[in-house]
Amino acid sequence: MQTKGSGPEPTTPAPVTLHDVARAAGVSVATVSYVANGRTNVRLSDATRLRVQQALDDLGYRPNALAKNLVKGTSKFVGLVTDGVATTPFAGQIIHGAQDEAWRHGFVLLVANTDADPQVEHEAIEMMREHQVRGILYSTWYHREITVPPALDSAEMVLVNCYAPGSDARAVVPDERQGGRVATEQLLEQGHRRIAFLNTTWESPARTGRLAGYRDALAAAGVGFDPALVIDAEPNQEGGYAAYEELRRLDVTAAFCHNDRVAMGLYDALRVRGLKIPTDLAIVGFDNQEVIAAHLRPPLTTVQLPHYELGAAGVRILLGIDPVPTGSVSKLACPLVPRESVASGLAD
Amino acid sequence: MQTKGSGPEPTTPAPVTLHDVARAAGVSVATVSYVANGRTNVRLSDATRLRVQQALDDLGYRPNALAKNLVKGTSKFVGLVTDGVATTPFAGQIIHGAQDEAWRHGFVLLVANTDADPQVEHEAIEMMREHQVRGILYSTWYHREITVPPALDSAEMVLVNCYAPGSDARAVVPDERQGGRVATEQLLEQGHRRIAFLNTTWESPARTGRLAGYRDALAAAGVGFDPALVIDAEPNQEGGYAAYEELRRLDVTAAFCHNDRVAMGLYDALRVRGLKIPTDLAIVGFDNQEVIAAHLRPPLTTVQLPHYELGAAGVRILLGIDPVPTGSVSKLACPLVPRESVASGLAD
DNA sequence: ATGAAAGCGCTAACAG
DNA sequence: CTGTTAGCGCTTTCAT
Repeated sequence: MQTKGSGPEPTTPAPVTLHDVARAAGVSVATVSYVANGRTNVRLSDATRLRVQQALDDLGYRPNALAKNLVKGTSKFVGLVTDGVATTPFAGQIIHGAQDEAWRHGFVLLVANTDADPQVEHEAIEMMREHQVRGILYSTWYHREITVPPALDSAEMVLVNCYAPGSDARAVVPDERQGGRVATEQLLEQGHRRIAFLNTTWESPARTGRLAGYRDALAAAGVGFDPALVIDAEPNQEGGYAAYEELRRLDVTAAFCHNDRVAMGLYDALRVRGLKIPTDLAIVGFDNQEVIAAHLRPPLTTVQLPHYELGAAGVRILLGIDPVPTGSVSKLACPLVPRESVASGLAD
Repeated sequence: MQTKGSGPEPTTPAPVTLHDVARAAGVSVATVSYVANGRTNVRLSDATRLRVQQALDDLGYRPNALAKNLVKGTSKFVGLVTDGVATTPFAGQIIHGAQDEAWRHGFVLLVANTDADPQVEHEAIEMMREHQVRGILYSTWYHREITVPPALDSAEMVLVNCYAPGSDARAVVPDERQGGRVATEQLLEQGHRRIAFLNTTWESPARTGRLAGYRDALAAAGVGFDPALVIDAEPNQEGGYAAYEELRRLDVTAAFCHNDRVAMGLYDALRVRGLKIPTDLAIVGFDNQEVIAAHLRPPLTTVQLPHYELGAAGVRILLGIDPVPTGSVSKLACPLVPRESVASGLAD
């Protein structure tokens, strides 16, 4: 309220309403509403239309979205509840993709980070529903199986970067298998035949999917699968560094690492031995973690998780723009990001 | 609507309203409103209170936040418009901090990534205002000077990770100078006296602030400032690697790097020469970019940018929880994250 | 102790 | 062509 009170009133100035404009233009609120919304199916004289528009501009009218949504019964909100994508370096792209796509369709993104706390998760979802969100994106910071939180029952929603086997929820996840395949193919194309795979020790879709892709590529190239070439490694620098001990005894010319961090550790191990990449060993990573991959020496060829697209696709499915059947889980391709850790000429 | 219509109605089931509950409990909506909001200052018989509560639970009543906010005239939204914090690895913590803090006070976070496009920025702000946000946080992905977008005029807002010299906007930024000081002190405490500073070439508060901090620490320790020890380096791995050429001629025992990436490059340069950290050279970085700092060999001692706190503090200022005067720019401390790239015993 | 009623700002029939 | 009116779901005096 902009009374002349001397108190420091930090509230926003004057919310000018349809009513104000109507009075100023000497017309009814309905008329103002029409021109404010640019409705052409209503017939208005150019004269009034102009006069109203003038008043609209003069007073600096801004519609109250709350009121608008109330009457329409549905808001322009899309909720995103995450267990920590905001916390994670590259998974933040899920937010980015969701926000961009939502925006593109006139929707605003409501985000809630739950840090995987079921209580917070529950409240976040309730609250979004109270705000009449059009739907909710439920996402995880790494690709995994989940069980849909009860609060999401009978809510319009789609799972992002996770999936729930039992449920009929629609989901969108990265295509780990295709990613594993494209990584391996890259090595195969350079003539490598004995390719080690430093797989993660964590049970996950990434672990099984990428392995399957690795085998797909091998099979397609007519190269036999040798289980001995699959090495368990902790999914971080230390894991990659340690794995070298095992890898050296394998007589391989290339290694496909579960992620960029493992690759980074492997780089270290090779450097200590004075070995060169890609001549002594060609390497491909996974994740395309910018800060690592693009700046390792040599820059790391890797595969990218489609986080941005995951968020965007989730919104598209939610809004019904990409129609997919109930229970479907869409897999998004993981593109190869070629750099210099795999020779461009024939290796070996 | 759950009519028996055969069409696929993906809309949420049945929005049960106050009215529904009132009828079910045989009371008026006012009464229901009272108990739904747990108002104790209104006197209601325990009997009705219980009966209404029962109906509330039975029907699974969920208030419509839109309607609630409409009548109260203000929403429970806080907007966050960023030029790309969602895009950046660690700056995503600004979102996280803002979201957590907003949540703590019953507010929801509306995010909009503008990718620094003024047009998008304008629309994002307008739209947030239409949604009657309580206030807007305007943030940048790296600490810098900005000019406040006109759309923000006369809006409740605070600048996060950026500041606008001319304006009377409140801002909250990292204390670069203190960060530079604490980093240098760490080296000084270990007995180092000739400490190189690999400063960034980018003109920025980080560049000038950290240098000032470096000098502060030197002065406090009675060590003379030698301009020759300040080396320009591109703020990435390549910059750190290249800077070694200059650094080797300097006869220093330690180096303070503008950021972790530069430190990473420097690690590489040292390794190539067979030099050891911290014995041959002690190193401290800046940013605490987890994926690098914690996993370098040895792990990197660094200074952390308080992104999470920046977001949280921004919200607190916005909501008036942390009262600060108009035009003030609060500086948040950058804590030291000690690891192993600085010896624990006396070096040199 | 409880209910009726007046809006919040806006949209959408329905009248004229 | 334009104005009147009835709500959207909820809060809040003011009666009773």
